[in-house]
Amino acid sequence: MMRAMPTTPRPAEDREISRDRILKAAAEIASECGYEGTTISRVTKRSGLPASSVYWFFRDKDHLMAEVVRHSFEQWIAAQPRWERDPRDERPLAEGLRAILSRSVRTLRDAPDFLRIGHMLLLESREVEAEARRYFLATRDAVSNTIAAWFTSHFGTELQARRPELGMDLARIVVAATDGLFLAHQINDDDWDPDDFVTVVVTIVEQAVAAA
Amino acid sequence: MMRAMPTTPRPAEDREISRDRILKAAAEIASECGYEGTTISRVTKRSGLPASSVYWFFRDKDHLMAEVVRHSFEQWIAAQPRWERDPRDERPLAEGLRAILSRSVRTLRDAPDFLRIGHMLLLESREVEAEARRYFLATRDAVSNTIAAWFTSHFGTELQARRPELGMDLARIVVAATDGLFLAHQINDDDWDPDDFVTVVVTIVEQAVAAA
DNA sequence: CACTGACTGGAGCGATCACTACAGGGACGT
DNA sequence: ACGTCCCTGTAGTGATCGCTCCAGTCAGTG
Repeated sequence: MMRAMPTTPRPAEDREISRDRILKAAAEIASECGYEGTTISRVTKRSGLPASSVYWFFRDKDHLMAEVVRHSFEQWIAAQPRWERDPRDERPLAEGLRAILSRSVRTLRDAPDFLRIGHMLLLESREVEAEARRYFLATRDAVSNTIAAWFTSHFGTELQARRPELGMDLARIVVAATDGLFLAHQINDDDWDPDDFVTVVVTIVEQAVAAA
Repeated sequence: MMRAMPTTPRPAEDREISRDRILKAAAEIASECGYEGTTISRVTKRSGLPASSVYWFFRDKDHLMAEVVRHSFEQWIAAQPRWERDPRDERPLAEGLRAILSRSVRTLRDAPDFLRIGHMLLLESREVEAEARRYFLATRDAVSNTIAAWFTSHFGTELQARRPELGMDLARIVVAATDGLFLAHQINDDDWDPDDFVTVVVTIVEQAVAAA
């Protein structure tokens, strides 16, 4: 529980952030207990706000969960490095990739809620939480496309024409490898050195580009 | 619901497989709905057996879930290729790895319950289902060790002495990559060609061994 | 035929689920 | 001072949760 339930009414400055406190508590619980394990009772206990406040801000549990995914994504994307390429940047692909990835993997430890919740929604195949699940998938696709575009921007026009799908293939490898690293982190934080991970991914990409 | 609840008592041959029917139903539900979503009510509906039968075979929900993990693992491991090396096998490491992996990835589509449930237990960090979770982690470790031993058996004594951890590092890469492929499969079956995956993993391993 | 042991069917326990109704209380504009 | 609006606190809804109890029903045994 973040804070004891006060008997006196909450002051004004607290009220303004009540919605955020509910979202934060729900995100933590969802990342620990999954969708069905996120009960309103648990949210009220951790947020210190009553159930009536939860239902004041959110229509029902489904909408709360959808907002949790959206909110935790915003925090996650804010911590992510930009997959944008400065046209003046003349560094080789491998060097730029290493720079972005080593910043990216560090966010796995700091803001894991979004990925944890998202992965749970992927694994659970019920249709109930369709809204939250669809939002996560759309976000994931957007990230893949951004990474693919970043790769393609490094290719010459000849390679782009001959292997138009190469950028997306590489993006898929990066995403899948990040998923694997993230899962390993959930088991044991020290199980795998993130720098080793970056080296492995850069090596794959270099090989694939050289082969094409 | 697999079968209508009969008003007349069940014949003997059905009784003998009641435990398996409960396990099968629970595994399906757990793989769709997660740990908290696997309710006794859902299990009784899908298995066609009453709650009293569930509690006749299993002490409580935790033990049921632990048995589900153990049972689904047995089915999964039966479909897995053997990570054993015939000492007379003189094929290069890459060729043997490719043969094993291409059989291994094909099991992802056929018997996904074990991995789905296991990944959910990894993500959910509650202490409640400690037994099922611990069993999955132990199994995972055992598989990693087997793969690591397979790699090490391909190394010369000089390399084994100089880089004793190399086999385990490579095993971790294989496991993490498989996790990533599995997750991609959950989103879209046709998203990624398993043969591409095998090629990528073999390439990483070849690179890493060559560097060492 | 009686007896036993392995299940099943059904009723029901207290706790908790998602959710609602409603009476306020504090910060505001007037 | 007064009313309005936003939000909180409390009490409670019916449904479902995990789980228990126990009579009843079968196959097998003697």
